[in-house]
Amino acid sequence: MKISSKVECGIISLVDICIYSNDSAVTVINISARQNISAKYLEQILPQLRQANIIRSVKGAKGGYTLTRPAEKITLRDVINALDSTVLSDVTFRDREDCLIADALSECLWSKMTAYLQDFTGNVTLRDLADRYDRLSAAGTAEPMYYI
Amino acid sequence: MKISSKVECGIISLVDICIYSNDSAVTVINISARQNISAKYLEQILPQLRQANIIRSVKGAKGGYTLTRPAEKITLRDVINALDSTVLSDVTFRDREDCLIADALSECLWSKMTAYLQDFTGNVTLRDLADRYDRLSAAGTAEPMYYI
DNA sequence: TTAATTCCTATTGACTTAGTATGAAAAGCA
DNA sequence: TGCTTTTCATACTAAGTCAATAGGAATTAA
Repeated sequence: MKISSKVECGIISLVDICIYSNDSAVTVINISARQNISAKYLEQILPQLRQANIIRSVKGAKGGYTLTRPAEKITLRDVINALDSTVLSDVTFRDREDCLIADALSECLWSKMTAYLQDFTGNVTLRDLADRYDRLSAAGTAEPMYYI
Repeated sequence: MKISSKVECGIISLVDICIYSNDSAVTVINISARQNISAKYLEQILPQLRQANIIRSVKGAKGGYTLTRPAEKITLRDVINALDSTVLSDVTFRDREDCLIADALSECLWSKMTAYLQDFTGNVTLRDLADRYDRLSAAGTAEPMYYI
């Protein structure tokens, strides 16, 4: 699938915030340094997530971002829709007015695909990602690495 | 979802061939006229479907295209992969080498999504589309239309 | 030989996207 | 107050992608 860099960086930022916010807000600069994403690029993405009520921002010194609700209440569907509304929405290309084949295609395929994607992404939360990250992280440090 | 015009036009062409080939091959010009798609554009799409062994071409006068096998044996997965290999394949953006969050994202989301899409599209055939088209077509002519 | 057709490849123009740049506004702190 | 840290808003650019067009070569039936 083609997913924009914006969506991927947005999700990564949210997981970062989820992991690294201990009472205090997480700043763009910190996310940028940890995740190796341009700060200026993040400054474009995070406000969109704020508008979607996924994160809350505090301006000024000691400012930054925090999640508006527990990570298990933030679904990737929320996030993806906030950053790129086309990903989970229906395919629209041909003018459906006078193309019955396009209608059939939409009914048999596109609408079912997007319905599934909405459903599936609606059941994966930031918490799931953070947990998986934790496990990957633990595995990386605990187990010996075998080099070829 | 974002699906390229090429994929949509390709599928429409195949359904058209499926519907309109009675022993004889279907020409680009006829598809173009019926489906209102530029012939030159189709000339770019159909050879790709031939290379994927979905259609067979006959050159020269009285030439054209026919399906290589029964419509119920041609899945939309075949077609989509032939025309745009990115649609049903994994999201790859960040360098996964040193981003565990991207790894987590891939495992929890992208790879499952694409696996499902491969599976789903592998179970919808051209025959399904043609049948649906027939039903839509019959409904359009049989039932009275209500104009506002 | 002619007409009909697929095939090949280049090109164009429009649009999208990733990422940068500049600076304003807000807020903590001394 | 003034300095620093931060988010916010908006404009811009360079690269890439995509849809569609164009021109002509190759093939075949009649």
